[in-house]
Amino acid sequence: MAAERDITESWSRLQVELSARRIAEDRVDFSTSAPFAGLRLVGGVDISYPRGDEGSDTAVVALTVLAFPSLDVLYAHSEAVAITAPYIPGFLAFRESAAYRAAFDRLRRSHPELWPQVVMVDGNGTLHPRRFGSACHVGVEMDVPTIGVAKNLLHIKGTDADAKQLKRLFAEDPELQEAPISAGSEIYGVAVAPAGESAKNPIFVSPGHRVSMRTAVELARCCSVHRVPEPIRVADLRSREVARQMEQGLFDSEA
DNA sequence: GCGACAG
DNA sequence: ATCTTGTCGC
Repeated sequence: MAAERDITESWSRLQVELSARRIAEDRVDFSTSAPFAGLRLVGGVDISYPRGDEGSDTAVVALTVLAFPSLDVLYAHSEAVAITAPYIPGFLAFRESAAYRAAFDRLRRSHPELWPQVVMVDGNGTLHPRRFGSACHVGVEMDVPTIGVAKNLLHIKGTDADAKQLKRLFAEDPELQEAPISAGSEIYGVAVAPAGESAKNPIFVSPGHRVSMRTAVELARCCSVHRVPEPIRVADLRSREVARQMEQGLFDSEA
């Protein structure tokens, strides 16, 4: 059975269809200039997978809401979620978006006043083969402004970007702040120099929904104290912590 | 045919 | 994503 090829074709078509609903310009309720006046709440989401059984279909999703510009953590929730779809490069949203929706639903009913004005997603936005990565998918589905932030470069044919070259480029030139990733005149995303002094590898930023490329990059930088922007970094820490507890719990119950 | 590929 | 301790540096 050529199962994966079929599902991939189906998903690919769906991405193209949904991308028609993506808004590439800034359409948010705060200023998209310099200090981002009016921006108070920035969200972040991430998912961690407990180690162990390969067939494990349980993961931990975390959603955070930080105050801007203080970056104080106002909300951080994580919960176990069932993961059914496999991870296939270029189709991450089909594996994780349902979990994100569940997390947002919980926030909406428990702390509606903390609904974020923009959300950073652990993955890519337009830095994707069909310009519709996980951040775009989640943004369009929930009609929430999103920004994609990836720690590694997703290979896109036609693009001249190479992870190793970019890594060297940023390591050798401390002055370098950004490097666009494009194919011809089409810009997919931007490799951004890591915040802080210890990290050298860039992060890859691209707009998801209702945010421009420029705003996506600027906001990612304004929310960073370490390599990974705070909203996502905190979500990563929280989901990871719970994932470990789950491993421990499984171990104890089996003993 | 081999390589490369967010999490 | 995850498997993993120490270690170099501020």
